[in-house]
Formats: sequence, C-alpha cells, structure tokens
Amino acid sequence: MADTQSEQSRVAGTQQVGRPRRDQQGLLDAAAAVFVTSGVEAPVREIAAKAGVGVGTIYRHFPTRPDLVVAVYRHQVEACAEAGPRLLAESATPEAALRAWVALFVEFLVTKHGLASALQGDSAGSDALHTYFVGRLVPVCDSLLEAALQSVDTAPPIDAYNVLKGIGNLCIGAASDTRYDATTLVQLLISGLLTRGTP
Amino acid sequence: MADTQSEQSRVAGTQQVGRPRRDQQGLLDAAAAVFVTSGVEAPVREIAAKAGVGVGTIYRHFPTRPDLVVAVYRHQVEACAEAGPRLLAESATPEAALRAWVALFVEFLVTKHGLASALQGDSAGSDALHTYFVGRLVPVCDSLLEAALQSVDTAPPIDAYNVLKGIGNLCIGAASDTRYDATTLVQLLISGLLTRGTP
Amino acid sequence: MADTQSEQSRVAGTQQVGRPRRDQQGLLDAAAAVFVTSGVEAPVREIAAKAGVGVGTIYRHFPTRPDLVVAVYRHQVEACAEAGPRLLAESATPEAALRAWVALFVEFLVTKHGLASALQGDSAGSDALHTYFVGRLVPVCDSLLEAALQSVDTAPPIDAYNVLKGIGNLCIGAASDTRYDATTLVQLLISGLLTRGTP
Amino acid sequence: MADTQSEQSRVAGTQQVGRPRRDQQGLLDAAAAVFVTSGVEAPVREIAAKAGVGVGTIYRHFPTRPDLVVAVYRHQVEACAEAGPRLLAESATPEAALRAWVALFVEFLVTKHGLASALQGDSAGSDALHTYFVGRLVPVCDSLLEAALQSVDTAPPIDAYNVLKGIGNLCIGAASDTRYDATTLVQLLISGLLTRGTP
DNA sequence: TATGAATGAGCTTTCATTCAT
DNA sequence: GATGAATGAAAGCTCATTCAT
Repeated sequence: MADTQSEQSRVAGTQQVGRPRRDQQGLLDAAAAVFVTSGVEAPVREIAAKAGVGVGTIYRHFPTRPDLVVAVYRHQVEACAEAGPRLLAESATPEAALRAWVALFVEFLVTKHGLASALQGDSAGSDALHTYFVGRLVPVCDSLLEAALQSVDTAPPIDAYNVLKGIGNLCIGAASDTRYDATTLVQLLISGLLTRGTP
Repeated sequence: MADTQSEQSRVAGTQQVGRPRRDQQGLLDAAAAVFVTSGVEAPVREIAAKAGVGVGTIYRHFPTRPDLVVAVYRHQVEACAEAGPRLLAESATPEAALRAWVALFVEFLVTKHGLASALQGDSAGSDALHTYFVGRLVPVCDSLLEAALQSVDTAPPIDAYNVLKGIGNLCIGAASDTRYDATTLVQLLISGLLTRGTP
Repeated sequence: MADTQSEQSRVAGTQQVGRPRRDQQGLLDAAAAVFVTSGVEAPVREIAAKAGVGVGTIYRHFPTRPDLVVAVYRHQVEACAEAGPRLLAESATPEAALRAWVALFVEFLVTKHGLASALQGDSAGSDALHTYFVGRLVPVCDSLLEAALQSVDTAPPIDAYNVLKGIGNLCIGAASDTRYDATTLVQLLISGLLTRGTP
Repeated sequence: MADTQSEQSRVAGTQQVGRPRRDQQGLLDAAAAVFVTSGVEAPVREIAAKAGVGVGTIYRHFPTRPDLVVAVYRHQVEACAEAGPRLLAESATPEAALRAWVALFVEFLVTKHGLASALQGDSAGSDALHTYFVGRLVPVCDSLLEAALQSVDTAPPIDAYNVLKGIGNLCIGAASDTRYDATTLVQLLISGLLTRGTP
C-alpha cells in the first residue's frame, strides 16, 4: 500500500544509521530488555521506566513504536542481512546457505519475544517496522532463494516476500509454547520450496 | 444528602425501554459479521451494537470471548473436522486428501479475519477457543497426516499439533495483505512434510 | 480494512486539549468536598469531575481509594493523634482527657460523611485506610484509656482497638439522622468503660 | 423523615403477617441462606438462583430489597420483640432483663451477616427495613430501658431509638473481625447508660 | 402468575499521547 | 532538550430492574 522505497528513506532519515547518540543508546538497551520480557507491544511507560527517562524522551527520539523497534533491532537485522551473501559464499551448496540463513533469521525472530508478528503489515502501527524489515531482508532472502532454486533446477513457486513473511508468521508464539517447533516447520517449508513440481 | 447508591438506583429505575426478544442466532450472526470486519478481538460493545443488543446480553450468553468465538465458528470447525475422513475416502491419494483438507482449513482461517491467531495459546483469554480448536482438529489432521506419510513411506518429521498451529500461523494477516499468499505457503509446507529425508 | 487498534490510535491522536498543571492539593480539596457530599465511596469520576481533572490523574496520585482517603484526612487524623498527649497533659483528670479526645474523634468522624465505616476492615478496598487509622490512633487511644482506667482503679474491660472501632461504628450514619446522637452514645460507652465491675 | 406509623402499615399490608404463601416460604428460606453467606446486599440473582426461581418472582413478592429482608427476619425480630416483656417478668432485676434482651438482640444482629447496617436509614433502599425494625423494637427496648433506669433511679440520658441504633452500629462488621468484640462493647454501653450522672 | 432474557448505566482501570515546565 | 503529570478515550464487566412470553 505504501511506497516501500520512500518509506524506507524516511525511516533511514529519522535514524541516521551509524550515529546513535550517546543517550539514545541507553534507550535502545532498555527497550531491548523490555521487548524480550514483555514483547514489542510493551507499554511505553515500561520502557521509559527501564531506561530511567520520561516517556516524552522516547517519543522525541522515536515518534512511533516501529521507529523504536527498528532502532532496537537494527544491528541484528543488519547482521542478518549481511550474513546472506557471506553464507552463500561459504556454504557447500546454495540450499545449505539458504537453510543456514533461514535458521539464523528464525533464531532472531524467536529470541525476540513478539517480534515475529511485526512482519505482518497490520500490527499496531507497524508501518515503519514492516517497511524496514521487508526492504532490508527481502532482497537478501531473494538472492539466496534464487541461488538455491537454480541449483535444484526449479522455478520459484513463491517470491521472497512471501517466504520471509511466512517464516515470520511461523515463528509467532514459538517462545511461549514448548510443544511448538518453529525451527523444524520453517525448514520443512524450505524443503517444500525446493521440491520440484509442487502443485 | 442522598446516598450515591440510592441515587443510582433511582436513575436506573428511570430507564423505560422496550426489549425485543432476540434469539442467540442473531447474536452469532452479528458477532460473525463484526469478526470479519474487526477480528476476533473486536470490542464487545461493537458486537453488541451490531446485534442491536446490550452488552449484558452478550455476556449472559457467552461469558468469555472464546465462548463466543467458539460458538460463532462451531459449525465451520465441525464441517472442517468432518471433511477429514470424507476426503480421505474420496480422494485419489492420501496426499491429495491431506492437501484438500489443508486447503479447506486455510480458506476457513483466511476468510475469518483474525481467527488464525486463535491457534496460539496466549492470545487474550483464548483458553476455551484454543482448547476447542486443538481438541477437535488435531486428531483429524493427525489421521490425514499419517495416511499421507505412509503413502510416501516417510516418518513424520513433526506432529499434527505443530502442523495445525503452523498452518494457523501462516494464515495470520493473509486477509489484509494481497501480496501474501498463505495458500501456496501452506501447500509448500505440506510438500516439505512429505519429502523424504528432510534435515 | 483498517485494524481496530490503529483506528483507535488515530482517534486518540485527535484529542487536542490544554492540560492545566494542577497540584495534588487541588485534588485533595476536591476529594474532600465530594467525600462530604457523597461519602468515601463516591465514584472516582465524580471526584475527578469536581477537581476538574481526568480520572487518570486521580489514579496516578492515589492508586487505590484508601490512598486517596488517607491523604485527604491525613492532617485531621494527625491532629487527632497529636491531641491525645496534649489533652492528657492539660486536662484536670485523665477521664476528662479521654472524654475530650473521644469527642474530638467523634466530631471528625461525624463531620466526614461515610468516613466512619472505614474503621471496618472489610469495606471496599480499605486496607491502607484501615491500617493507617488503626496504626496511628490505636496507640493514642490506648494511652488515654490506660490513664483514665488507672485513675478509677479499674482493669480495662476491653482494648483500645475495640474502643476505637466501637466509636467508629457508633458514628456511622450520624450525619444523616438527626434523631441519632452519636456523641452521647460514645460518652455513655466511655462511662461504661470506666465503671468498675462491669459484667 | 418518613412517618413511621404509616410506613409500617404499608409494609404490614404488603406482607400479610401470619399467612406466608407456600412458595413464598421457599423464597424466604433461600434468601435467609444467601443473606448469611453474602450479606443482605447480595445480588438478587444469587437469591433467585438459590430459591430456584426467576428474579421476577422475587420482585413480584418483594418489590424492594428491604421488603424481602423484613420478611426473612420477621420471625426472629418478632421473637426478639416478644422476649422483651417476658424477660422483664422473669429476670431478677430490670437491669438483668435489659442486659439479657440486648444480648439476644446482639446475637441476632451479629449472626446475620450485614444485617446490622440495616439499622441505618440510608443503606441502599432500606426504608421499609429500617421502619420495621425501629417500629417494632424501639418500644420494646424503651420499656426495658425505662424499667432498668427506674431501678437505678436515673433519668434516661438517651432514648430507646438511639440505644437500638447504637447497638446496631456496634454490631457492624463484628462477624468478620475476630478482634472486635461487639458483645462486650454493647454491655459497656448499657453500663454507661445505667450509670448515674453521666455528663 | 412465573419466568429469565434483555437492558444499559455505571464502575474501575489502562495507556498512548500531549505539552507546560 | 528532557521531563513526567495530565489527559480522556476505551474497554471489560456487574447487576438492578423491566417486561414479553
């Protein structure tokens, strides 16, 4: 619905990658801690309290919740994105690279309580977050996917956006349900993806 | 001078409205409509308004939200459950039966906005709902799965509970994102499931 | 199409009201006024309205109703507590001191509509209030009582807690029943207390 | 405020003393049971459920809550009233009679959870109840009081209405506070009452 | 006459967001 | 810039009371 490119620019402009203010870092640490405990939907107050600042400060630096979430996980998302090409170069096969990357992504999503649901576009005011995630990781996933599919000589049954969002969804609730094994499900999805002639 | 309590009573005694007798079906229809529009977490007030009844009426019939959701979707869940054995009997192969059933399930989940997330155990007060879904559909899914796996001579890489919840998760947000194709993802997951030797 | 949650946010964002900074004293004055009118069980809304603030403000400063009641009457309770030793020193006899103090206490309870019932432990959420009252005033009452009893050479037939709570109870409803004379009843109770050899 | 005599007549007319309908008795038994458990302010629904009837039936027979309470305790109140003259005749001294009667009354009030507060005029819609209690028991108390005061040659420091209401108040909350000894307090009040020259 | 479904006012509580200091 | 008090919309839930059946 929103233009992915311009959305991303806006976000990037707001954040100024690579130059986190000294005090901003404290906010991010606190937010990260709270997100793990209470999920990304945690009350702003809780985060402010943890950081030892007023809520106004949070709003000043991160006007919307997604802005904050993006900032908190920027490093990890970045690491995830950068792992793509590297894994492709290092792995024995493209499929192995894809599987390894996907496992990395799953670990990230599952570890961060409630983050997974952010891949959905309609969670509470998640515009910027969704945009950032999609904009940064879809291309990475796409190239891994393409390589893996080429190696098994199969046409892509679905695009990288769907794969990413599907994985995101599969990871929802994984942290709080011990019977639920998101990791295996995701690998099974990849298996299905690489199987020739899926209906 | 007058006591607050008695004041209230007096005021309450003023109310003089007609109360058209309504059956439970009207409530369910209204709730179903609202669920499609606003999801299963829609405010009780909104449902009551749509049904043209007071909130008390909703609470009388369905003390908890899951009670209402279960009632609303009971027929469809039942239909889904009953379709399992029938498809197994009618389909050319067990795999075809599984795929057909899964498609049915997906259609159900995707159509009903927000219902999918009910497969998670930790949504707001979803005990009864979760229990009902899992209790009714896991066995159905299990038998279909077993049959399909036998036909491809593969050990089950994951149990029916995980499959069901995985599918449920894959369907989250499908209704509001036209780029997202839950149906295909689910079929790919099934493909992965039936592929021998998945890591 | 739009999600309920984000709809709400948008609406909330519309509010554009001025927020005059108010001190806690204004709240207390308003609460005191409402308490006199409607008793200590008055709806929070009523108090907020009287104070010209939002309900949230009340809850911020006084999370529970007793917190508020305690704050409102703290000065007077304190005054009552401090009057004990002073009266003992100034009065002609310990009995006179006890009677004077008790009269003071009665006046306080009777004046504040509904406050008396707070001496009971089981009124709606009155933990803090009850604890405060009992903790602050029982010792004061106890020393007055002891002195008075000593002067008439009688063993205490009942402890200060019972005396205090009994007085509190005697004052219930005194403000709204002109035929009911709590003051005299309390003095009669004191007389009985100081009478030797009560069965 | 209301005319005691006519009020009483109205109540008596509603009840038709001595001719409890067969089914009405079931209601009274149920209400009595609920009152003991949850107090006289128990939800109407609870009483109806216990009686196995609809709430409408309760309202038909007893339009207001006090009507019901009066009916429930009519026998006991009657017994209490009748005990007055008898005790006066049987006891060694008028004071003994007064103390015995008061003890009876206290036992009645304390046993019935929450009933005591009904002696206040302003509890939730307790008009009829208050009127009945006062109208029936004040005269009884008055004669006992007069006799006892005559025997000690003292003028009445306070009237029977105040004594009754004072006792009622002293009994509030007695059931739920083991430290609180209403019985002793009431006897102390009587002692004070019979002490010559109370200020 | 009995029933109990329906009503809806009203209460408490939470929390995103604003803005005076 | 930072703060956090203030705001008030919302939502869940309870229960006295009415009245169609």
